[in-house]
Amino acid sequence: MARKQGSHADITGPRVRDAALRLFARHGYAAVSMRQIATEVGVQVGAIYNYTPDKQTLLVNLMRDHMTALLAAWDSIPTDGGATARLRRFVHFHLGFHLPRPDQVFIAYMELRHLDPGNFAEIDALRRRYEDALDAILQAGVAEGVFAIRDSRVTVMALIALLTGLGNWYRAGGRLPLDEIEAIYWDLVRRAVMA
Amino acid sequence: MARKQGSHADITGPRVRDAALRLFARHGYAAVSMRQIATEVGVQVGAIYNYTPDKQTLLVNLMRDHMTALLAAWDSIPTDGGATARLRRFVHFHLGFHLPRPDQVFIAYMELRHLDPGNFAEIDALRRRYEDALDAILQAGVAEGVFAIRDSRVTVMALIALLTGLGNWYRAGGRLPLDEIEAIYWDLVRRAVMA
DNA sequence: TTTTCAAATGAACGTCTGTTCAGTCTAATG
DNA sequence: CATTAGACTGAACAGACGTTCATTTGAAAA
Repeated sequence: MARKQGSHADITGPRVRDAALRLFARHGYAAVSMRQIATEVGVQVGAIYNYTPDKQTLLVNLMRDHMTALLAAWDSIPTDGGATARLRRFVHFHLGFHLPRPDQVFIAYMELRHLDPGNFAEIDALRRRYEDALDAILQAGVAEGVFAIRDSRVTVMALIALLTGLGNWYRAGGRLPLDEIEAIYWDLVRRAVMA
Repeated sequence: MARKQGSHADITGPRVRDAALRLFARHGYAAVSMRQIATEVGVQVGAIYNYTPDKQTLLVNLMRDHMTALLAAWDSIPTDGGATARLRRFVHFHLGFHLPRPDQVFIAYMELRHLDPGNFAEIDALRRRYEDALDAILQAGVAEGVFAIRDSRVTVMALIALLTGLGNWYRAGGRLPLDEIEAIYWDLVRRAVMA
């Protein structure tokens, strides 16, 4: 009796999210109108509201999905081996996950101020879990005696800023291949923390 | 015959700029209206246009002033001594200049996408000049044999991201005093580049 | 073929946007 | 005191904003 669930919804829904992601990243949440998103999808603005209750929810869902995917991907990375190997793995994972997703990274880090307090707390807690993953590696390295670190929390923030900053200037096909850039970044991180 | 130039203009003008700076940093350029700025200053919206031809110019002037002040302040820093001492001075200068100006830093780095092409090229050139200052120090250190660096340009971007990232989480009165945090950051930078 | 309903339209709502400008105020100038 | 002009007001402009909803569409289900 009922129509097969979402005959177009499973096409238009993702397209709304994709358009919002790209437009928010390019122009900023506040600068993008629901009509722009609708035009990008090829639909009238009213149809957008079949897929999100409002604009704010569209934003917070993009952020939550990104952070959740990041944590899930990290959870599938092995935790065995010494702290140096684990740190090496973290650097490789971090760059490998973030570089192909510049739009998500930009939104997740720059549009936090447009979240209302409840949504902000939720996203911030997810980010903190990711920071904790690196913190655990650094503390393990200190316990093993292979890392010399004055304060693991400060070092976590510094290293994540260093790694994430790559996305602000790296463009595929630039002067150096990605392998080489990753090797340079790993070299910087390793020497910064090694005992 | 003419009235003394700017009897109120020299009060209201800076207040417009200050209000725009704080509001742009807090809510983002696109999310702030000229009426919000006017209300903050305590004036009607039309009066704003005695001090800027339009909203875009207000933004680009804030950015230009910040970058110009940064470069001017750096030019007054001594350039004598070895590369290690100069790098130490750069780290101290960078943190000392940026930390008290979180609003300017946020705008200068995050609202670039709201500049039209000509304005973007101008601000981007100023930023490049600052990167070149650090690049020169790194190359001097390599020439002296005190730094071991695989690629100075990549290292410049990584170190600036590391240092600037401090402003994203540092709050006065936190767990650690600023002196201690600066020492940790210097330690990370030094070890990352030392031969 | 007829029925059914998810999906999309198109118009409307009240409000806000950046910007302009004729007119008013006020304090220093002559 | 009269004049002058800079600083500001208050209203208006045309258009864009997020969101709502009665109505239409079209393809799968009966």
